[in-house]
Amino acid sequence: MANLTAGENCGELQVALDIIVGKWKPIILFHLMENEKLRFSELQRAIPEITKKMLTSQLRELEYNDIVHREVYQQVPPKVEYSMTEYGHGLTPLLVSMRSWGTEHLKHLKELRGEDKDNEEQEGKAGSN
Amino acid sequence: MANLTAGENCGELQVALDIIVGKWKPIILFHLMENEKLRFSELQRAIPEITKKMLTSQLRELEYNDIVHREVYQQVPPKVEYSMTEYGHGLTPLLVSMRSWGTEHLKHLKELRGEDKDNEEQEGKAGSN
DNA sequence: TCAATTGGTTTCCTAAAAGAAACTAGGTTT
DNA sequence: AAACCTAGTTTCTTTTAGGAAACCAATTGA
Repeated sequence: MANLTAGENCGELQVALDIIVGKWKPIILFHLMENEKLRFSELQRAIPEITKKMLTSQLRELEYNDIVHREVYQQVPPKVEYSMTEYGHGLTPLLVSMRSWGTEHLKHLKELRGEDKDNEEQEGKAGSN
Repeated sequence: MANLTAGENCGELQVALDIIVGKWKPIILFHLMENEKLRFSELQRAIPEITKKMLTSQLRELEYNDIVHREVYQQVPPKVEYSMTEYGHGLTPLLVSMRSWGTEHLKHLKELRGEDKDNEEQEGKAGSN
C-alpha cells in the first residue's frame, strides 16, 4: 500500500545499487551496451586502467546477476565473449536516467557554487573549514 | 550527439551514484522523503544501527550536494532539523525507479535460481570448476 | 625447445570506508 | 555541585575495496 517505506523496502534499492556500484561496473556496462559483444581483451583495451583481476570480478558479478552473458569458445588461445543478456538490457533506461540526473546535478552544483555570488557573501564563512 | 558514450559520460553516472551510495544514504533519504522534517535524534532512532559519526557524515554530504537542508535552532540542548531541499525532491523519481528495479530484480533472480530446474541439469557442469 | 598467445587466478599490499567508544559544549534540572 | 540533555567531534580499530605483479594452462609458431 505505502508508496515510500524507508526501512523494509530500501534494501531493494540496495539490490539495484549493488549491480552498478563498483568502480568499474558502470563503464563496463556502457561499453557492453554500445557494443553487442566484446572479448575480455577488448574490454581491457577499452578500459586501460582496469586490472585483469577487477575486470574478471566485475564481469563475474554481472554474470551472476544475469546482466551479462559469458560465452566461452573452446579453443587455444582462449576466446571469451561478453555481451548484455536480454534481461540485462532492461537496466539501460535506469542507467541512462541516472546519467542524465548526474549531468543535471553537475550543472546545478556549478550554479550553486559559481553563479550565486550574493549568497556566498552571507554564507561564505561556513565553507572554508 | 551520441546517446551512449562509455568513456566520457559515465563519470556523470558516477556523480549520481556518489549521491546515493554509502551504506546509509538511501535509507536516510527515504526517511526524509516521507517525513518532511526530522531531528538528528529522530533519524538516529529511526535507523538504530547507524552511528552518530556515520549519520553526521552522510547528512553532511547530502547537504553539500543540496539534497538536504540543515536547520540549526540556537538553543540548548541543541536542536537540528533535517529536511529535503526543493531541489532534493527531484531525486525522488530516480530513487523510486531504482527501488522498483531492485524489487523486480529480486523476483527475477528467484525465478532464475529456483524455478528453472531444467536448465540446471544442462549447465550444471560449468559452475563447479 | 622455447617464446607467444589469451583469459584468467593467486598472493600480497595499500587505501578507503565504516564502526565503537570516549569526549565536548553549555545551558537545565536535581 | 553534579548529572543530564542534544548534536555532534575525535581517536582508534576493524573491515572492505582495490591494485600490482607473478603465476598458470594448452596449443601454435619460430
